[in-house]
Amino acid sequence: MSKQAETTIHDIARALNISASTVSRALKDNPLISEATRNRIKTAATEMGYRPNILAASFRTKRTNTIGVIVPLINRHFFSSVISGIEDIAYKEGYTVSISQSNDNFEKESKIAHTLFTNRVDGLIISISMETNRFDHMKLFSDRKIPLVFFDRVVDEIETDKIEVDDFKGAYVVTKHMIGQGRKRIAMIGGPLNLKSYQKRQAGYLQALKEAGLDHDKSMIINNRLTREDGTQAVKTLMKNDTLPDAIFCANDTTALSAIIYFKENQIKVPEDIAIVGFSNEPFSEVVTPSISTIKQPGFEMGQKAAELLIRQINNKEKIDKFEAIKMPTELIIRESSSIKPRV
Amino acid sequence: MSKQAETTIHDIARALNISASTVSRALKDNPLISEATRNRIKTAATEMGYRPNILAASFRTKRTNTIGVIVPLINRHFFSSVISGIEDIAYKEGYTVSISQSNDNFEKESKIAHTLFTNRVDGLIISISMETNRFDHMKLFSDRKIPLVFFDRVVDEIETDKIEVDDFKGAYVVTKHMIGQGRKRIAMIGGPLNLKSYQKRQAGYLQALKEAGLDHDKSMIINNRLTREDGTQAVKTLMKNDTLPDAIFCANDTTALSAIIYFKENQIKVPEDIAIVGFSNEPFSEVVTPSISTIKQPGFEMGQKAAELLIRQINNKEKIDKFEAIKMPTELIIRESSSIKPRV
DNA sequence: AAGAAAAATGCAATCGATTGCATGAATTAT
DNA sequence: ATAATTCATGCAATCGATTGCATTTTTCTT
Repeated sequence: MSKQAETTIHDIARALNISASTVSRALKDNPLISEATRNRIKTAATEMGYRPNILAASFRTKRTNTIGVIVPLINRHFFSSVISGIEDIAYKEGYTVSISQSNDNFEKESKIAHTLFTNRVDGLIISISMETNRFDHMKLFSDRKIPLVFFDRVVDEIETDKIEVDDFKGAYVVTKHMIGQGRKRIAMIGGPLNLKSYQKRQAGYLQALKEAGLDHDKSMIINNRLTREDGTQAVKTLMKNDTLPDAIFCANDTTALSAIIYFKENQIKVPEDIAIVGFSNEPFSEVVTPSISTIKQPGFEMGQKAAELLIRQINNKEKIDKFEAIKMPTELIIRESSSIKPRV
Repeated sequence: MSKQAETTIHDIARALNISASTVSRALKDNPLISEATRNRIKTAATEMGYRPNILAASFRTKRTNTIGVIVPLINRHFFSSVISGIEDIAYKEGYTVSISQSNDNFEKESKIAHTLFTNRVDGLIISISMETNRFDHMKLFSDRKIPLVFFDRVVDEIETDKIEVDDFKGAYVVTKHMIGQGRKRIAMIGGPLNLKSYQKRQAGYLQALKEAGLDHDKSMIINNRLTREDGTQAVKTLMKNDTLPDAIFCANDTTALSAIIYFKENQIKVPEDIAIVGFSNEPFSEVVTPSISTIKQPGFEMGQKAAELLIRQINNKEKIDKFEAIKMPTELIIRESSSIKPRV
């Protein structure tokens, strides 16, 4: 009764008294097959409740039509925007997207990469974890010319398509903005320097200071993993300095939030006493009081671009000699936490 | 040169002058194979850089070792917690997790479900979209006894394992809390009533009102899709009523935020003039001013449980006669937006 | 030591779709 | 009308791992 036997192309072939190859071709709209038989076959297929066995096809063709995506945390607004962008393109092109999160943990990232590799995804889009400074798990892909695209946190050591935000310029603009508001002692809470994007943010900050002729003694820069707790710690440390800062550039919104909350608790006025700017435009940065000035990154567009580049690689296997290195523009969003005359 | 020929079990068999079946069994730690040969085989496999062809295996065994997950938005804290919980268990059990988001859109949800079905995931964990009120795409799974688990937004019409938050009790407790604070005219912003969880929240709210002998004329309840804009609209409408509310129970934190912001802009004091409570404990609810009282849902644990139930179904194919219907406890978190004496 | 039981290995079919090559059918050119 | 093309279809091998059953080898009994 419930034999549940799935219909195969052979069943269709038998029913129509033709060969399985013809059925296969017809279902794939292969022009070799006449329109008449193609229609007969398609009708029969629907009637018989045929569903292609993707596993068999993948096995045979060695393509899975699946794109792997690894991000540090799907929970972050920026990353989930990127994912939406990837999905947008991938779905249109008939790819399935398999998303995983590394939790900014190298071991997990590596394990996921191996799994995706073993599962033979057609390509991988990744923003590496904060801890990652070995790249064997990426070479797994690049060595075998499996399509690979880095975004946001890219890897210099591996040659492939890369999409970054213009971190340098973003940080530079932020710092100039604070300088323009008359701030003289601008501190920074930065991320781990093994990641290029955090290096760049730091460099942009330093460049702006330098151009303005402001000094930046080392005690005004603190690098950590940019969690809420890290942020609070960093602010405390900064406020123990001999020369107190009158502004802080935070390399993400989370630590900017830490600062806001810390100062609120300690009756220090933001932005009057100290200006704060973040990076990434997390949704909360708009709704806290004071709202946080920040840098907006075009996540969705980056995702789209990443998917496009990856699919280009997939379609041109072995024929790509020149990879793209794209820098996406950022946008400074000025909110209450850094404007002398706060806007309501 | 770069023939790139992947080594197969046959290559190993040839090299060791044994049969492919033995190799296959040895690599799977089948006890039929003696330890000696098993070791020989495993060593050879490593030396020859063998990697199993999962596609071939999946094809043969009809199992993909992949779990599909569909959520409305990966971006929401609750859902990403659930996903982390699912991953936690799934990885330990050797499953890959394939995550997709429906964007609360029925068409997309349906399309994703079909894709996962065609890709033959071993099972599906889903929280349905706000728009979903037809379930053909779910019957696709349930009819063929493909393991299926609903969480959070479950479907009554389909018999399978279900994990819910105790929405009724959560809403009941919230409402009692506001009543306890002396509120008399408690309004509600609710979600679409085709979803059971929103029905339950509404019922819990009504029950608490009833027990307290408070009336609730219909104009004090507004149902919508609970976006930021919906929330603002709803608050505006509520404030045009003849009898103004002195408290609002919002069915999610997003609309609670809308209310907070609206009142702030209109110089109405929260909680003094009006109390606000949300639902879900989104991260921002802790950091806005005033911070938002809300209901905390055990997302991670729900995800773990969902994965456990799904894997149980996978392992007991066709032998499950009784499904679980789990209700997870919630916790009321009282913050500034609803406490008469705000705590700092 | 011979037979029985247990352990280890091999044989060969199978999963379902794809595809290069061969063959048959229909159409066109001469 | 016949040969030459073009168009449609079929044959059969193939992808790599798995597994029921058969066979061989080893170990154990008595």
